[in-house]
Amino acid sequence: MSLDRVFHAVADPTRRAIVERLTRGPASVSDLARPLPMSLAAVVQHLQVLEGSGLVRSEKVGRVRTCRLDPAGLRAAEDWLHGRRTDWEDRLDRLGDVLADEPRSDEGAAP
Amino acid sequence: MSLDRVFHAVADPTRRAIVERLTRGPASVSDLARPLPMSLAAVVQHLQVLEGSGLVRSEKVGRVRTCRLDPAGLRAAEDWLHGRRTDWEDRLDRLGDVLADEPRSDEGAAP
DNA sequence: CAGATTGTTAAGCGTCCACTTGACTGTTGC
DNA sequence: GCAACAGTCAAGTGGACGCTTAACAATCTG
Repeated sequence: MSLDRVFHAVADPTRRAIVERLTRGPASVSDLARPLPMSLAAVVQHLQVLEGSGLVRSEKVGRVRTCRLDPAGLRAAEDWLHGRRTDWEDRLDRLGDVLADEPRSDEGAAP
Repeated sequence: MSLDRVFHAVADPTRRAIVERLTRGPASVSDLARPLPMSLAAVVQHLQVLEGSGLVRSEKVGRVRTCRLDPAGLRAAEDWLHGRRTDWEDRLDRLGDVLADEPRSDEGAAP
């Protein structure tokens, strides 16, 4: 479950469309391919990327493979982004506090 | 500010390292390059990708370019992932409710 | 069984990507 | 002025990516 693979998987608009489709419930490979402007083989390749990233699981029964979302990968990526963003915003807040306490630079630290 | 660009930017470990470094405060191009095992020119190219994605802003004063994080891009990507994940989890919850209300399949919808 | 459906696999093709080297521009400090 | 510094730009390279076609395997249906 590497962030490399998850972010790379989700960087492609076709793969994001597949993820969005799977949000509304499991689907077969053909179901996923039907609205997409490319060959079935191409969709299978996208699914391999998604499955390799851990975002999607699938099982084959008979001749149809059913794909469904696995939220763990989404959560890991989400957490990384959230952490970076909040770290940065918290830092800006603290910086704001310091500037508010000491508005003029020609004044000593302990007035 | 396209998700394509943001996710692609953050799919590379070098660029994620740069983002993490910028979390702790602004830095010059050379500062960012120092710990990285590649040429300055390569780092500049990574910064162009990050800047093109909206994750990083920079300004040049004198001969030094100072880079800082822009949380808006992080937030957009985070929101997309969060939306997909919660949509899916909410769906599973509702499915669980239905199964709990109607445990046996040979029973009518309105007992 | 014959034929249609569902998917898998491999090869090929053009493009994009990460990185390098080298030449070059503008800035700062002695 | 000149040397060191900070960064930029352009061209080239090897590999990964997205997609196609074509041949194939397995399963279901009449």
